[in-house]
Amino acid sequence: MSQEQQVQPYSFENPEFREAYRHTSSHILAQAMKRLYPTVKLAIGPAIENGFYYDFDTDFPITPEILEEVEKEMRKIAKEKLKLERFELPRAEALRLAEEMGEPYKVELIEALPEGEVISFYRQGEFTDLCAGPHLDSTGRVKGNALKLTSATGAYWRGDSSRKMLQRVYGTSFQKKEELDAYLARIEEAKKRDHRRLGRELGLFLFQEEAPGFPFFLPKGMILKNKLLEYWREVHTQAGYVEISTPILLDQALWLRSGHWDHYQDNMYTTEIDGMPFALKPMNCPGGMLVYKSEPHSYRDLPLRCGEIGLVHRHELSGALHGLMRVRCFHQDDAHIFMTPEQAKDEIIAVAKLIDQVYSLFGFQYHIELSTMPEDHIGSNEDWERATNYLREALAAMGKEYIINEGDGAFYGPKIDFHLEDSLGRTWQCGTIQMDMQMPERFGLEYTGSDGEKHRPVMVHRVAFGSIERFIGILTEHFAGAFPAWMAPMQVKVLPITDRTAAYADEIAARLLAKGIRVETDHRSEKIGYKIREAQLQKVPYMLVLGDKEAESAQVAVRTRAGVDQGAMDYAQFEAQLLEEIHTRRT
RNA sequence: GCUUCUGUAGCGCAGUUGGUAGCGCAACUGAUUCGUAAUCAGUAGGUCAGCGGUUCGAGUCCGCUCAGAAGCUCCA
Repeated sequence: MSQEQQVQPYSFENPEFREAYRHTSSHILAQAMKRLYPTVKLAIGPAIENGFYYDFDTDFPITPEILEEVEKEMRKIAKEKLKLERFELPRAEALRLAEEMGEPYKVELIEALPEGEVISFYRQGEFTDLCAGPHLDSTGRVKGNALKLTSATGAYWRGDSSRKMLQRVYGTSFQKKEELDAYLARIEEAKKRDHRRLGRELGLFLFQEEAPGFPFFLPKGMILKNKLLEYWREVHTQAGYVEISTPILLDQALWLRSGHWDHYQDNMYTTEIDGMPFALKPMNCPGGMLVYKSEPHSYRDLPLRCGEIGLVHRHELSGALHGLMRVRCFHQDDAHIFMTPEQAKDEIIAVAKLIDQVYSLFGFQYHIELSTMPEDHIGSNEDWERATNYLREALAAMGKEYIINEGDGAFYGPKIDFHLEDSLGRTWQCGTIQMDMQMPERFGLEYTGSDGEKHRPVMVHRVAFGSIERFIGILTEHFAGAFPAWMAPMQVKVLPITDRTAAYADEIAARLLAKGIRVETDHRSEKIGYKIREAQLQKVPYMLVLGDKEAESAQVAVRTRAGVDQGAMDYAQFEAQLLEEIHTRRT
């Protein structure tokens, strides 16, 4: 971490320069806040993707008006071309300086630094701030008209919800105004792909005030859901899974036994039946346990791959809700795999491959996280160690890259998570493979081994889509609502040009319908351009424009939603092409 | 849940210093039959999220509640 401010060349192409540029922007923000509001306490301000932020402790809310003022002051500081000087201090002196400056958060940050760490400060004019750097050599390098403060929100100090909430100011900063404008335009474009917006525009699903976090699926959304499930059943049947269904409302005693009551109660909806306490299932596993236990098992049955499209309810915090991405009730494409410990590694690999296969169909990029034992957990450290090792070994055997998410496992076991991105680059956990040695223990699961003795199986909980609702949200943003033909709510829109071709249009539509193709005919007395526009906005994959010419020659004029006029072709040819596209699930 | 912001017809928005609501699209009706992203005309549609307060008078000011957005925390 030496003289990074000297990096060449001065271009965003250079990641170090980019990092320094953002750090410096962040510090200019801190300096501007201090100038305008000397009483604010500084916390921390890292560079982040596409920008930076800084946390402040203020005794007033940072409103949009204040944000504007601060932005103006930042431009001023950039113009002043203040030299940034780095200096390092031994711990004791660093602490003294932070205390003198009256910055309690900085004091805490220094105290938290490991022994022997270099403690650096940067001085820019009258302003000094604790920071590891890197920084540019002058505030003048930051282009004032290419920086923008984008939002102000709250953020807990040190990410701890039991501590004080600070005011966080987010900003972004570029070398040229055109780059800033391009970035802001890109964000605007991405917002047009927002699944909440498309869900309304395309009539897929909706939310109502009467049911916060509980989605309503409309006919077109149901087609998406059902097509996904059709596909899911196909690949899972091939992979040797069977399917069950268990109740959503179960006796509290079951939840006590599974550990959910002690470790997941805050997220559970409860009720009473005939005076007895019941709870809506937040997970499918206990029901699956009861099914396994309902009959004796032999080692010959294992691995037993038991799938369930389970409807679960979880009381998520109101502020955490986000369209279909985080809801309070959703369907998991769950499965519980019961097996011998020796089978664990291969099964985990098989599941990871299955998930990869599913994601590849949609062209998704994903990243993997390995989440380890949380503080609040059941089971012994040895069990956790073994379970985590099964997951590690499987990942290693596949040569998969992954990051470790320390302490983020489920209360009953460690997990491998598959994360997908939404249109704004936020990532959402979808697939997960969870190793569980606790439920089999708690429920006393057994199988008879080849030695005639009773043994305890281990088990894996796994989902591929994760939440079907969330997956549909991701899919919607990924395809910007233009779903592949096989899952598109409407596949073909038949557009007669005049009433003269109405009968021919009906005939074509009937033939498509007979082949199981989802088709609609627009008989309104509108101009063809208008009908096309509507079908286009609804992102229907194919439009068949039918005029006198087509009717006479038994042809169809094909237009794709990409705006390509494919011209007239024989109906049979179109039908064959489309069926092929659908059956191969082409994207 | 927390911080900030938002809430006006199905959707997207106007509504100036408080004087009891408008525009575009959609819908409906009529005319139009027009070959690859918007034909014209007319009609209808709103307890201005809800409740309470200030005021002669509130969509506009204040309070509370609900819902939504961004972020934090949490998580599929």
